[in-house]
Amino acid sequence: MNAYRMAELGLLLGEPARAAMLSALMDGRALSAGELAIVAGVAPQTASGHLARLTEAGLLKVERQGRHRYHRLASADIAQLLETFMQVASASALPPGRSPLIGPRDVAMRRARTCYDHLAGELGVALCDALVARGAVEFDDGAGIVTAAGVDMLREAGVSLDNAGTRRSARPLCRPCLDWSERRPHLAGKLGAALCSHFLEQDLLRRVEGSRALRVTGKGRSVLREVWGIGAF
Amino acid sequence: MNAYRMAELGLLLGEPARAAMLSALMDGRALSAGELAIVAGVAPQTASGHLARLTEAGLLKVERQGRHRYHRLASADIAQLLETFMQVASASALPPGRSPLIGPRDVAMRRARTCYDHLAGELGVALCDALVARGAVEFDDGAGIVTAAGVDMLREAGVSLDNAGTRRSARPLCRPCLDWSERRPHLAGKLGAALCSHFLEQDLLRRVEGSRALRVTGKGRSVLREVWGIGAF
DNA sequence: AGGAAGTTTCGGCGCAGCCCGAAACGTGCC
DNA sequence: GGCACGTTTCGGGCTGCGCCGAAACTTCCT
Repeated sequence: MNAYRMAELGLLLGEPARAAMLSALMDGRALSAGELAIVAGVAPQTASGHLARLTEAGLLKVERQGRHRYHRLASADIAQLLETFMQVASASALPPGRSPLIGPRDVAMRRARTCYDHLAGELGVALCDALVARGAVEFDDGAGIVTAAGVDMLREAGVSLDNAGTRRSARPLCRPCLDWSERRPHLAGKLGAALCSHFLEQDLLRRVEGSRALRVTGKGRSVLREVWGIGAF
Repeated sequence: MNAYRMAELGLLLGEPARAAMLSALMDGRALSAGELAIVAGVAPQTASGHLARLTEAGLLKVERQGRHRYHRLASADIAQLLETFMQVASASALPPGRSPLIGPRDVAMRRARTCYDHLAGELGVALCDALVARGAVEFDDGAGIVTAAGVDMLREAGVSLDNAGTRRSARPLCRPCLDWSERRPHLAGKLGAALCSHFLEQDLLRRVEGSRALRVTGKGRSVLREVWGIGAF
């Protein structure tokens, strides 16, 4: 019976300190053990033990760089598991009342953030809605497709989707990701990743130091309004 | 910070007894508290406590029927979380060596089983491969699409996909689900559910009592070969 | 009503796991 | 080399949680 394997994984995620570290790593970047200790609110020794366990289980991988050891999520699969996890966790029973702990950082996170390799939060959902409204993307049944019109629109906006080498399908597909703060789908998959890197490269969005949150630049604000038809940012 | 919520959910799944119960409920049917106690290998009182916690957290819902209380997964979302969970759990670190515990029941499970509302195991993967090989379905980037030829083929085989009322897209989409035993995708989503119920209704497959495993009937064996081009069952 | 079966509540036992202080190890800087 | 910093290992204290025995409660059957 593989219930033991499930339970092992559950125990790994079922510790506030470890959950906080994994949550912090969900933007796909690598953090040092010390930084993660601060994030988790525990002493460095404790964090070290947790990180060793997570790494041994294959959830994290480490890169040694001088006297630092940088930890990152082992793969996009892990990030997707965590996404699903957070979605269900935030949807299930609210009563415990941990919610009052919403600080300014959470506000920025809800506004716009990265979700491993794509955009989430109000901005991510708004972008997704805009593309659906313009007929560039269609969603159904936990899957999405980019229409012919959508391909043109994206190319025109400067977003390249040509990773043709790995693609078998004639039509570009994409994956929706249910947003844990908005409880509505946003764009994930290759399209989501392409949009996110495009926005960052063009300096329309900037990462907020030490957080998954994103800040819309002045240039970004006008591009969002004029190119993508999103006015509230 | 919502790491606490994540941790709460993780702890819920991080108990062998609870994991075993949830795993047993993944076929979407309802089981009584006593049955679940046996599955989990604990006393009825212990199971009762676990079930109360799972229900309170919104993972399960109960239906009272006489002196029995039937428990089932609260939603398809929960089933999907568990799928993802099992996939990562079986993919991560093998060393612990729990694997030798593979019994005859596991063999049947690997052969063919339900995955909440669709087919999984060798049969599920073979069916998926067959549809891809015939150009009925295309997969990429964690999403899938049924081609025009596929729609015809399915209609001809007697599988109806017309839940048009809830569908926004012009083309039927479907969702892939990574199989934890085969480590390859199979058909989930509406198409997967439609195929599964079709196979059961036509008596091509039968549920094995008290298990998620499925048995291929004689009729099913020939239909699989002649209609779907799958010979090994 | 009386009995049986299924389920839940209560109480106490025992183990597992988290946490931190202290100290060792490895690495970079002066 | 010597020092400082980041990280890991070891040991002990503490808490929390799962487990089951006993008993109450509900529902069905005769």
